[in-house]
Amino acid sequence: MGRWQPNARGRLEKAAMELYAERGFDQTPVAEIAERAGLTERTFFRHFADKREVLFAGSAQLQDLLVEIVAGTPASVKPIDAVAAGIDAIGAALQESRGRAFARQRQSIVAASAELRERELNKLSSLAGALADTLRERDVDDPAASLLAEIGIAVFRISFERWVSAPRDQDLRVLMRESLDEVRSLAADGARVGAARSEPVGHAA
Amino acid sequence: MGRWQPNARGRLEKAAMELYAERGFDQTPVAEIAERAGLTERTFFRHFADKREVLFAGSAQLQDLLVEIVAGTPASVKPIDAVAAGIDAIGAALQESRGRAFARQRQSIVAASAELRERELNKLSSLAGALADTLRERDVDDPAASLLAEIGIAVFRISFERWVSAPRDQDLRVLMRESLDEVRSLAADGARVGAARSEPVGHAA
DNA sequence: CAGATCGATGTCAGTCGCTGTCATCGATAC
DNA sequence: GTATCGATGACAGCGACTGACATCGATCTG
Repeated sequence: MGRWQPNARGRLEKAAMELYAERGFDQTPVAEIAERAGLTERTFFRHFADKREVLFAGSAQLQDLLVEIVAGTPASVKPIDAVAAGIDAIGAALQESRGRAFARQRQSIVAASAELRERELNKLSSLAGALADTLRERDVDDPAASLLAEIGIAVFRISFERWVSAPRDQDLRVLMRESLDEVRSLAADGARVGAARSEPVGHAA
Repeated sequence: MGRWQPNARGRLEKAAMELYAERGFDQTPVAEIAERAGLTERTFFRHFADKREVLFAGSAQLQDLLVEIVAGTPASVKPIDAVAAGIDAIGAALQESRGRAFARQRQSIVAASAELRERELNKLSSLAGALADTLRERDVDDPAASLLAEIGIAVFRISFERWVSAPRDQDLRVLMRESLDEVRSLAADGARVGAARSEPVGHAA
């Protein structure tokens, strides 16, 4: 019955993932997570701001990595390629650190809970915000910086979802490159055709 | 002290916006909103799923409008232009229904609360999901449908933020068209240059 | 080695978001 | 007029989260 058992935080994370997977996020009281970790509810809230946050411990490092890579890219590299390098790096990190099996389980937990999905969106938005800031430091003006950041994170997110839900294992980084190329061709497809777009397409409902 | 006063829901929305603006979202107990509206806390939760939802009443109609416009666009229109038409429509609706002053106040309330920001991201994600579904019905394959939807919503969101925070009034629809053009040129900027992108740019940290 | 110190944990009480249940009210239909 | 039905009120209760204070374990100091 140790106070002072090592790695309280890690034990809480592990217990939370297990219980969220077994019984669902909504059906898991924090007290039970703490109990399984040999701690009290109060201690849980000293380590994590709320019940959701325990599943997003790694997101800060991911953000640091993204910023570091993009900021470290030579100024001669086009912004969109700097973004590509950044998401490539976090994709590689995700793939190598915990592997796809872990990502799959975690994703199934998140997908099963509205609150967790909401929090995940929040983390991705934070990622986009940090990416936009980094681009602005590279003298990319707004709204280009914000748009590029959002596009980069969208590519990351959609590729990640395809990666975890695919029937067989693929390379996440390849999926991301394919998606980014898709973005390029979509934008090219939609290039202005004469003055066609000076009036919005469609109809007034 | 009527039960049966008309428009309970609208009174709750109004009371909530006032109190969130006056004292902040976190410092406003639901009981107080209900009291100002001449109702009880229990009734609040019959009208709104939670304390945040009261600020997002209009988002469902916005989503319906977006879907309607995109689905109603002729099949000959390029997907990205159908998306452009959709966000143009919801931009117009936002501008005309309540006006910029309302949008500004609402945005300042949302921006001041982490929980409300999170919920807003959730609504925008739902918008993107519905947009992607609509594109798939137009035979746009994945991941193009998802990517286009995310890009469209990103353009909408960023333009909206610029619109509400600009020093003087501008046309939201013009801002959105400018942002979308920016996306096109960003993607064009980053077009493949020979085999340059077969190796990712940047470095391994 | 005794005592001071400090960070991590436990304990307890309390607020607030949110829900289930049942009673009650007000309008409408008959 | 009364039967019916949807909207509201009243109340009890759970669980997330917080503040305040006590306690424990390790480390530092002399």
